[in-house]
Amino acid sequence: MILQTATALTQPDVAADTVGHSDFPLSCQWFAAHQWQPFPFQLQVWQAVTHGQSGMLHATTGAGKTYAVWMAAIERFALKKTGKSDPEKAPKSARRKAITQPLTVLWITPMRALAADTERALIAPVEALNLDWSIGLRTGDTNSAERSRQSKRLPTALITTPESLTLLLTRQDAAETFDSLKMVVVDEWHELIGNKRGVQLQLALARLRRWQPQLITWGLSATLGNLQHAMDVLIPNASNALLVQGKLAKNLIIDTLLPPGIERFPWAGHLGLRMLPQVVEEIESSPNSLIFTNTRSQCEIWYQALLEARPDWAGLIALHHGSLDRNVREWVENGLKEGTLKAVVCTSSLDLGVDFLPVERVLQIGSPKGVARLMQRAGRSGHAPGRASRLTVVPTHSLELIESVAAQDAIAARNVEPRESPQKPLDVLVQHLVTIALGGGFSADDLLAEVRSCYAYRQLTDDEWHWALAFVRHGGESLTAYPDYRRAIPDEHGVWHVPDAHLARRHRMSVGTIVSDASMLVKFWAKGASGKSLGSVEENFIARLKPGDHFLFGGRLLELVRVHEMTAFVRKATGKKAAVPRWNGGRLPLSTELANAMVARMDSAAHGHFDGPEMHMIKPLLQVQSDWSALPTNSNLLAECMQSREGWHLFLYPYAGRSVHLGLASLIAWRAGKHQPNTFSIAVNDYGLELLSATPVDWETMFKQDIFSTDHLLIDVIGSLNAGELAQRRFREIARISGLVFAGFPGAHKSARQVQASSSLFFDVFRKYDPNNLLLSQAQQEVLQQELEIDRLSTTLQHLQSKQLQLMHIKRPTPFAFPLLVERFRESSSSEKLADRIARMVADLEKAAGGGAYMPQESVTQQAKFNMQEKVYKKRERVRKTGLPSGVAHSDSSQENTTPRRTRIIPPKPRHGF
DNA sequence: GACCTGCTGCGGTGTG
Repeated sequence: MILQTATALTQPDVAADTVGHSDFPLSCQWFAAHQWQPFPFQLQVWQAVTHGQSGMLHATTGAGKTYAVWMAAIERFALKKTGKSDPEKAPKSARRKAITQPLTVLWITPMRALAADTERALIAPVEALNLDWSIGLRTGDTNSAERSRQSKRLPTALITTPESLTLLLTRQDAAETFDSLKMVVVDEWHELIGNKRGVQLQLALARLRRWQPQLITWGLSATLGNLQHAMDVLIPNASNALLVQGKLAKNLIIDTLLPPGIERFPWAGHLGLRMLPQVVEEIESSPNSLIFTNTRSQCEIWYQALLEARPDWAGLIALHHGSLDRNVREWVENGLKEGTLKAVVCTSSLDLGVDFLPVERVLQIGSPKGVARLMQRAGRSGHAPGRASRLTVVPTHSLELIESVAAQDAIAARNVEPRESPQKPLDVLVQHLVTIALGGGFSADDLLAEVRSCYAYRQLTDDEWHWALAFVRHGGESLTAYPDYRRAIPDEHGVWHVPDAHLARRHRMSVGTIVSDASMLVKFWAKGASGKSLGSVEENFIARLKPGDHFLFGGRLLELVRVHEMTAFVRKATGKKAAVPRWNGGRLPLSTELANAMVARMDSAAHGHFDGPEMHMIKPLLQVQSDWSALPTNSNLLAECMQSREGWHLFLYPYAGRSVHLGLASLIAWRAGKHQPNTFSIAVNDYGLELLSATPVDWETMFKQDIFSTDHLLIDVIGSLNAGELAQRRFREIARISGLVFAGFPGAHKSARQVQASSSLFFDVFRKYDPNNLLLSQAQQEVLQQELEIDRLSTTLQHLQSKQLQLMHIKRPTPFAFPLLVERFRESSSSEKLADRIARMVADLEKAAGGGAYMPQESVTQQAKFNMQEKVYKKRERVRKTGLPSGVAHSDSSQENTTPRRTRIIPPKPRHGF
């Protein structure tokens, strides 16, 4: 059932009109007096909860979701059960109150900071109504005094994280602990549903429901495309559940910061420093701003650039990203909360968890990559009911003008990305088995039914289940000799337990599904001793520096003093020039929703429609594209062929995001190579792909054949890409989650490289001696699903088949082709050659465009030089590492979790019969 | 002196 509610009510009389003032429950009256008039959707939630119904509440950030559910919980469980509040007594802090009411409500948030904020929010009404409820917080930050208090008895409402909940399930007395639980609330469910953390939570909730079949479950979500699925995953038998959409008349304004002129605006590039003066102006004109960047190094660079432009802002602006030390980050968050900071440059680290912050202005530097992300970030401003949220996109190259306007279209049409639950990840299941074996033990049949009640495991086969049991019993076929892998064993009654206290401890220390990268701590070195911690950087970045070298980190210029035990000690440095660390993060491909909106804009441009200032501005560039070649449309697939000194180029623009393009390019190269032996170089970006061959290819004929066929897709993709190597990288995470590899005691600083080495060892051993190990196939599945987006590739292929091919022979690279050329050059083998090449290309382009009209890329040459250096470094590293004992396959940690930017493919020689 | 792609999130032990 879907209920759609009307516009927000800000006038008290309207609210009273709608919900009936006299029917106000006590808790609602409290809200009426202290907070605001309830929105209709809040009352819907209230009605459902007081009738014992589960459901999901979807509304924009800042709409009051937390209070909607909380006041309902109070009404149902505090006021009805324990009688009226007692206004005579002096209120006592609910945080320290003696526990008279047992654990009733469990509140789960994906972040510690959010948990702390939530605690503050929940306490207020409990104290004001003077309920005999106690509120408590349980995360990794909870101190030992509070922990021991909680180990005796949990508070009435416990706020926690998925990981901490799982840890509670490892308690021997878990069943009694949750005996009195009545309701679970999962906050920011959209953040969890699509990943393994969400699966871990699904398993934990199934456990709680076994003990409490009547458990009321509520999910809170924002910015999600597939609400029904999200509810189905959270609540089994969701047909009885209620989906409430709080439709607020929230104004979401997305606009674009236009460059002064399109003529000198780059065709490629990602930093966007060209826009610095305009951005400074925007920051100036507003009391406080958040400036989102897409990567951590970009964040550092922009912070520095802003300071250089406005030295008087020192102390007024700050930066925030995931590699900075927690203290630094908390300082920044507090500065935002208190309004003492004028601007913060950040990454997604501030997407969530900064509720109740007074931010006026949000800027997004570079591509937003997805609709949901942009909405989420826009929601950081005007974070209160009735106030407009505004976000301004700052393009870093010309085509991002279209991306920005496309994002506005997608938001207007509410085309938000869906998120799907992963399908039966066995590493998470294996971890869960040990968790439950610890938490009182299990009998196999009962637990199987419970596990299958989770959406992610609803199709778990008997074979898979027995494999998982065998795996926790003796580590599968190849590890039976090792006692460390006998983690759970059935007793004579068939109840599985963990046989060994040592293994139990190790398991508790490995709970969770987040696997971190290899990194090194950065600390100050003062007077011969270790000082304040600043954060962490990639091992391999530090390895490239020698003592005395300067680098930029956390907004400071630092000098490397020494490296000792996985810590880089630094001191403050002076000067101007420094290296900026590059972290290896995940890659965010352009989402389907945003890409489709872009193609739609391109299509209308091809038909002569240029609506809005962005399209108007980019018109001359699209004119060049269409003069030299053509524009892609909804019905046409644009392909461009070009001959250069390098060979024969094919450019194709499917607009399907970089990971699909990588798979697609490899596939085309592979299939083309079957018809005609050839060697291809590949380059991809979010908009298209390039195939470069040494000999000409008759693409026209080739496209008429089965090159876009979805037949044998899996086989061809696995064959064309080195899927085995990709799977090995994936396996590191699986090995950690499934408990094969122990990351060591906290603070022991076992190198993540060691973890990598041992997981590679397991990978090889399994492949040799236990090829049916299901964790191997899981690794391959994950590569196909997540890194290559095989489903999206398949739909892209179908889509391409239905399109009319428009093959253009071009004389020079078009505005669309140019960024792809640059992408490939970035790893060119000779920087001198590259410098010449770029210069020549720019000159050619300018000539072609009628004199000095286009400047495609800023500082490509220096960039190439740096890459060159890195390449030499990596090569040296590889040589150094060949000293490893044979049999221990090694994979460079800098390469983890990344798909190759460029692959050279040499397809197989045609076999007989072809 | 170089110089610039790739995000985020959690958790845990030891014992006189």
